[in-house]
Amino acid sequence: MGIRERATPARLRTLPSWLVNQVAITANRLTDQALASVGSRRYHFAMLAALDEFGPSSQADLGRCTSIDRSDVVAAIGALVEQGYVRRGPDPGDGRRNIITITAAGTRHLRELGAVVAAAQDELLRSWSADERTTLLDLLTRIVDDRDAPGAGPPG
Amino acid sequence: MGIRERATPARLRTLPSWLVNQVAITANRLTDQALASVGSRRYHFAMLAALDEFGPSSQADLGRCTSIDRSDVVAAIGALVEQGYVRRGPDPGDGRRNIITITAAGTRHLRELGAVVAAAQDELLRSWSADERTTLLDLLTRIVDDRDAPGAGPPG
DNA sequence: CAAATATCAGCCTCACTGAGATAT
DNA sequence: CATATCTCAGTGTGGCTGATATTT
Repeated sequence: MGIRERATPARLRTLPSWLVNQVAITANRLTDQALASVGSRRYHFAMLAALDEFGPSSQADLGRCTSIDRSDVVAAIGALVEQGYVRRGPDPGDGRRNIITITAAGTRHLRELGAVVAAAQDELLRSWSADERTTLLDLLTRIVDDRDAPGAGPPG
Repeated sequence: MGIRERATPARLRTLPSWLVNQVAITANRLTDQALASVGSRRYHFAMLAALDEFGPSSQADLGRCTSIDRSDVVAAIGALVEQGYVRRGPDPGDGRRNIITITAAGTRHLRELGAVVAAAQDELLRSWSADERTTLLDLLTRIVDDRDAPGAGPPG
C-alpha cells in the first residue's frame, strides 16, 4: 500500500560493509557505463594508468600495483595488445618476464578514459564540496592502506 | 628488485570509485568469510534482518528494501525455507504475493549472523574511534541516500 | 632445489535481464 | 487493458584457484 517506500533495515543501514558495498555498486555502475561508452573497462583503465605513470612494467608488477589478479592481467593486457594500446615484449634481463609498454595510441586512449571516468565521479559525488570529497578520500584511503599494513594478519 | 612494493598509481589512488571498490572488496571478503563460517551468505543475512525488523513481508518488498534483485530474492528465500529459517505462505489479501515469515530458528540464526558480521566490521575498522566510524557512516549514507533522491536522473 | 613469472582452464557468486504465468 | 508479483532460465563479469611450463 501507499506507505511510500519501505526503508532499509537498520541492521544493514548502519553496517559499514553493507554501506560501502552499496556505494561501490553505484560507483562501479557509473564508471562501467562511462568506460563502456568509449569501449573500455575498469581493468584496462587500471593497466593503462599504471603504465603511463610507472613506464614499462612486467605483468606481475602491474598486477601487484593495481591489485588485479595475475590471471586477469593476462587477459586485460592481451586485449590491450590487440587494440594497439600496449606492446608486449620479452625482458632482456629476465627471461621469465614480459615488458609491457604503453603506445602513443594507448596514451591518447587513456586521456579519453580519464575524462569519462572523471565525469562518472562527479555524478557519484554531485553536490559534494571539495572538502567533503577530501574527507571521504582520506577515510577510504586509510582503510585501503590498513589492508596490508603491519598487524593485518589474524592475531593467532 | 628490492624496491619495496610499487605503490598504487595516483590515477587510481585518488579515484573515489576505485577506493570505494577496494574497500568493498575487503569488506565483502571479511563478511563473506564470517557468514560462511556459520553457513550463511550476505543475501540471507539481509533477508532475515529485514524480516526481523519489519515482520512478515512479500518477496517484492524484501527485494526493494534490501536492494536485492527479485530473482535473487526467490533463490535466497528458497534456501532459507529449506533451512527452516523462514516460512513461505500465500497472502490471503493479494493472490499475487507470498508472505514470508521468519521462524524462531530464523531469529536465533539471525542473532548468530549478527554477531559474526559485527566481528567482521571490527576487523575492517580495527583501530578506528567511534567518532571516526560515525563520520565514515555518515558520508557513505549520504551517497546511498542520494542514489534514489530527487534529481537523480540524468539532467537530459 | 625453491621462488617467480606468464599462461590457461575453470569456478563461484553477485548483479542483472528477459520472459512467462498468475493475479489485481 | 496495464500493472504487479513470483518464478525460471540464462548472462556476464569480477575476483579468485589450481596447474603447467619456463626461468631465475
